[in-house]
This record gives sequence, C-alpha cells and structure tokens, in this order.
Amino acid sequence: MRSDDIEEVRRLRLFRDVSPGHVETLMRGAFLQRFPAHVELVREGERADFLHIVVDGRVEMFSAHRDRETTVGVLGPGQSFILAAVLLDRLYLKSARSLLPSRILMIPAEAIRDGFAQDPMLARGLGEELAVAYRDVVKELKNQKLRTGLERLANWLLTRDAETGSSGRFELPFDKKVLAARLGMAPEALSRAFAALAAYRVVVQGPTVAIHDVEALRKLAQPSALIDDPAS
Amino acid sequence: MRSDDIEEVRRLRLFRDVSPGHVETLMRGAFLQRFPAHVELVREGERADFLHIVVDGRVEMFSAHRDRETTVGVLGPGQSFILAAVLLDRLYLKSARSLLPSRILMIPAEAIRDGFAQDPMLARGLGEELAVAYRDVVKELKNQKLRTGLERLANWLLTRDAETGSSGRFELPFDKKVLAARLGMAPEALSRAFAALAAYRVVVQGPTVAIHDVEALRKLAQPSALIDDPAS
DNA sequence: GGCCGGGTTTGACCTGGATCAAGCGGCAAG
DNA sequence: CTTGCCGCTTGATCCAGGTCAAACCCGGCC
Repeated sequence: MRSDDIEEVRRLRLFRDVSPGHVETLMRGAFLQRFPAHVELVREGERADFLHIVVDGRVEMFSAHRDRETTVGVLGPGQSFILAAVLLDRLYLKSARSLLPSRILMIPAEAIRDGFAQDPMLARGLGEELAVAYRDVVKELKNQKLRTGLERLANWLLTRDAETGSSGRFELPFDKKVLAARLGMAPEALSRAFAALAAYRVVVQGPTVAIHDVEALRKLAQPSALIDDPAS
Repeated sequence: MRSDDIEEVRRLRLFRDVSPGHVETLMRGAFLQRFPAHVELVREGERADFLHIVVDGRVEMFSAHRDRETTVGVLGPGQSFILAAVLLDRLYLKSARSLLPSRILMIPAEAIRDGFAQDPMLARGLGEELAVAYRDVVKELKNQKLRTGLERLANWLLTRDAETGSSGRFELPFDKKVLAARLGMAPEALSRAFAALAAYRVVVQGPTVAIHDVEALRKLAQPSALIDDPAS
C-alpha cells in the first residue's frame, strides 16, 4: 500500500485512536482494492478472510435464499462490513456488491483478531463499530416489521433530506430499483408509493425529489429516534 | 451478592476467560435480581444503565411503534441483552419482559465500559457476545424477509427438535401466542400454519408436537445454515 | 432521425397474512 | 356442578404488497 493511502486509512473513524505503529502493522497484509460498479465483493457462505472497509464508493449488502433475494443495507465511505464474521472466524451471512466504482480496504481477518486482543484502542474501535452495526440491524428489523412500505419510504425521504441539508430538495443517490430493494419492496410498489406521496406534496421527477410540506410528510411518517436517527 | 451467586456467575460463558479478580470487581455494583413472570424489565427509550444477563428463566425482547408491537427475540439462560446500548452509552432500542419467573444479573454500564477498556479478556468476551448477537439479528432479518410464515414455523420446529435431542417429539417452551409473536405472525396465522403442517405429518396436541416425517418437513422448510444454525 | 434497451410506470390480478367475530375446550373459583 | 375466563381454533373478510404484462420514457448509438 502506498504511504498516502495509509494516511487516508488512518483518518477512518475506526482507527482514530489507534497508534500509528499499530495501524502500520495492521496494514501490512492489507490491500486497498479498486472495484468497478456492479461486481460481487463477497459471497455469503464463504469464509471470512478479510475485514472490508468502504473507503470510497457505495456497497450493497444482500442475501438470497431459494428464489428470493433481499437487500440488508447499503454502505458508504467509512463503513466496514462483515466485522462480526471476521471476529468470530465464521462464514459470511451476507453477500456484497458494489453499486458504484469503489475503493475497498481489505485487512486480513487474522490481523484484525490479533489486533483486537493486543491493542485496546483498536478493540475499542472495533467494539464500537460492531455495536453501531448491531443497532443498525435492529433498527432495520423494527423498520421492516412495524411499518408499511409507504411509511418506510416517507421516513427514508425525511432522513435523506436531513442528511443533505434539509433543503427540501435532493437527488436519489441510486436507482429507484435499488431504493426499492433497500426499503424492502418491489420496484412497482415503490413507484405506487411515490405516487401516493403526491397527496403530501412530495414531487418526484426522475431522480430528483422535492418535499414541499415537510410537516405533512412527517405526520404521515411518524419518525422515531429509535428507528430512524442514525446517531441514536 | 452472595458468594455462591458469584460462583454461578463466574461460570457464564461471557466471563469464562476473565480472571477471578476482575470478575469480582465487576460484581461490586451488580445485582442478581429475581423477577416474577410477565414484568417489564427494561423499556425502550430509557438510558442503558445496566447490562442484563439472564441467569435463569426466559425473557422476551420486543419493540412497539404506533399501535404495533413486534417481538425481536426470546432469550434464555446465559444470554445477555442490550450490550450494544451499554457499550455506546445510548438508549435502549428494545423493551424486555420476563416470560417466566427469572433471575437477571444486572451489571452497571459504567463498570462494563471500564472493564472493556481495562481487561482484554473481558473485551474479548464482550466482543464475541456482541458479534454473536449481531449475527443473530441478521439471521432473524433474513428469516423474516426471505420466508413465509409457514416456512419460518417449519424451520423453527426443526431447530427446536434438534435442540431437544432430535426425538421427533417435544413440548413448546412457551404459549402459542408467544411463539406466534416470535415468528412474526398473528396467533390465528400460526394456528392455520400448524393445521397446514398436518399434510407433512406434523401432529400437534396442545403444547406437544410430534414430527413423524422429518424429511418431508425438511423439504418444505429448506433450512439454511446461514439462517437457522445457531452455531454458524 | 429512427431504433433499441433498460429503468420506470400503470393496470389487472393474486396471495400471504392481518383483522374481526364467533365457537370451542379446559381449568379454576364459586 | 356451573360459570367464566383464557388460550386456541375456525370462518369470513380485508388489505398490503407481490407478480405478470403492457405501455412509456429517454438516452445511446447506428
């Protein structure tokens, strides 16, 4: 790995409090790999050989069973995946594919496990990362089981708007069919849900969304900090 | 806490490799509390003051939103809950209630966070615990999104049978309405699902279940190690 | 410009499962 | 023994959302 790559890696939240020396050691067997869009990075059922961290780009986590497939989450820069499988030395539960051209940092599982045992600051970072990931999945499970598709969409729009500066106007960060998968619905259902939101003054034209009456949308969505707030 | 209580606690998987001295320190602010059946142990949204560990009994984790409620999991002896909230010092995402009279070990959150930083063996135990919990939720999410109610029931029966010695005959460990919640369906739907399983030679009489043709049931259930195997 | 092809929308239909309502045992208190 | 109550089942109906099929839109390319 090039040394300015290492610089970049050191800035990841996960390594924030880890001493430079330890980061260096970790990076010894690591790659910073470039992937084109739409490739499978990891397939469920395989052995967890590397911890993966999205440095750049976007990655979709999904899982298939029989003839069904479901998206479990979409990750952006700074987020890691399959940490739990790496720590436990188990099989991946999910597959991952790139949605955009992406740069992925891959650290050998062995090095992570050793680092966890030897470097308390790294252990802390990994523990927090895992705890956050855990809470995210729990939120997702609640989101799925306690809400209708329309409600999930409404809440997603609200969080997305908040993330992009609450201007009431933003672009979808990926195709609608990916969004549909992300929200756990068929593309057709998403389309109809968008149509239904017209009554709440949400206007969609291609990839751009305008929310003209946040209050109305919020009343429908009934957001909850314990499901939607990424920081809670 | 009484000293034979401490003995018992030391045998928990979580503390297996932690030195007796450290366990002792942890237990200083801890309680081993008894609860009757059907009481709320923690409520979602509250601050995470204690790590809870089920020493004895059974606990249901659930969450409510608007007028809906959903069961997220059922825990038995040896399992901890709300570890992630404790580590991050955040709010509980789920509520918990006892299904049976239960003994719960409650360790102050502060002590757990300090212990994580200071005792590598405890950090390891907590990390593994959290990683297992994470994988369990992911499996549950897949179970929910990739299967019908009937399939979930079929798989639950198979796992339960395996857990109880593969005799093809066992008792339900809790009321059917709790099982229905656990499987994410209405009690009526569970009832019909059981009825439908008669065609696969599954016989239910009150709380006892007999599987007379495991192969037929397995063919329907199509179990997957990456969803159903608790050890994977 | 005209011809794809993929993403998206719309319509018609179907299914899993929730809801509502009523019946059915069994058991515990009177 | 009777009365209630509770857990469970059964029947009827309803609704969210999946599936299938067709139309539509739009950008890229010959």
